[in-house]
Formats: sequence, structure tokens, C-alpha cells
Amino acid sequence: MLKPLDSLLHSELRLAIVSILVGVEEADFVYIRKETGATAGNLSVQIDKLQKAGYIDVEKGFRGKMPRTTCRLTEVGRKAFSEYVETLREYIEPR
Amino acid sequence: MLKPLDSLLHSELRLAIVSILVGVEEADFVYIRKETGATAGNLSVQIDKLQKAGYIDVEKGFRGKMPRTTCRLTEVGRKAFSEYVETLREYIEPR
DNA sequence: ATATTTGGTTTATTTTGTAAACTTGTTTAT
DNA sequence: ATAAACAAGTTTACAAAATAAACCAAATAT
Repeated sequence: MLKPLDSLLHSELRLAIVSILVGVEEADFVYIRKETGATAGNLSVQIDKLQKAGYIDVEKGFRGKMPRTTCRLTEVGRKAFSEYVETLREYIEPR
Repeated sequence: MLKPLDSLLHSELRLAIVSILVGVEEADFVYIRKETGATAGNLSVQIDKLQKAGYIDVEKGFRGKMPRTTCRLTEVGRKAFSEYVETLREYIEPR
């Protein structure tokens, strides 16, 4: 019986967000938006879900006078991601 | 910019179904059900979607007197799966 | 004969994803 | 100085998807 996948991570946009964050100390809303091609609304919602799950930390500040939302992966998120990847391999690697 | 994932395959159950089928000539409804732990209703619906997309062939016959639904991956499905996996690697492999 | 099990399908509900519309404030043009 | 356009998000309403409950037909067990 196949192990279930973490459904929070098994979503194209949320996976993309986390995938960006694993490789970098932090990334802001605008950058993630450009990198993923997501609409602002969708991105906002999905960032929220990741935050509420404790997978990412979200910090609201300013760059000059403009608002700026910075995200970074938490340890919980990092672990969840690596477990997700491990489980996923059972699905995509030849058996 | 990350490539989009084939949304038909990016579904836990459908991915599990195809994942089973890549490794084997054919598999029947009951076997897939046991292997995935899915409910019969859900499995029926998802098999339908994969068939309508041309990813799998579905053959209805009998084993003795009992109905038997056999699935096998088509070439289209095999190709879609391998492309999906390739794209997915961009998400889950360190960059 | 009838109750239960097998192998599914259909339909209704819930959950999820997504984009359009809105908010708040800033910069630029007039 | 005022208006128009832009930036960075958030909220909300809608569409799509997943899931399970209810159902059906035939076979087997009691």
C-alpha cells in the first residue's frame, strides 16, 4: 500500500513556493510571484496556508515605503518537504 | 519560471494508479483498489478520467462469472507520466 | 428463499484552487 | 494640488476536483 502524500505540499503552487524557499534563505512575495507566474490572489491564499501549517514564516515589512512580504522556510517545513519528496519517490521511481 | 505540472497526473490517486501501471503489463480494479486503499467510488471516477484522457485503456470482461475491469497504460499515458516526472524533478531536486 | 458479498457506478457533498474585485498606499503626470 | 496610474497585497465569490455515501446487478453463502 502506497504511503499517502502530504496534501498541503501536493499542490502545484504550494510545492513551487516551498521548492523556491528550500534553495534560498528567504524570498519575497513579488519574487515568488514572478518565479511561479501565479496571480497575486492565489499566491496570497497559498502562502497563508503554508504559514498556518507552520511550514513557512512570513514577515511583513517595508522596502523603502512600499510594503514587503518576506517568506522563509521553517524547520518544520523543511522536514515536511523532505518527507514529501521521499514519499513521492515511491510513486515516480521504477519499482 | 517553473514549468506547469500535468494536472491530470498531479493528483494523489491518479498518480498512484499510473504509478502502479507503469510497472506492470496490466492491473485490475480490485488490485488497484487494494494497492491504493482508495474507495471504489473514487477509484471508478479517477480511472474514468485517465481513460477519457487516453492515458489508460480499460477493458471490461469477466473472471469466471464475476465482472472484471482491467487497466493498462497507453503509450500516451506512459509518455505523459515520464514528462510529468521530469517536470516534477525541477520542483523537488535541489537547485 | 433471502441475506451477504463482490464489483463496480452514480450522485451529492465537501474541499480545494483560482481569479476577479477590492483595499491601501505610492508614484507620476497634469 | 489633484487626478490618474501603479504596487503590493487581501478578500470574496466562483469553478473545479476529490471524496464518500448511496445505489445497482449479479453471485455466493446461509
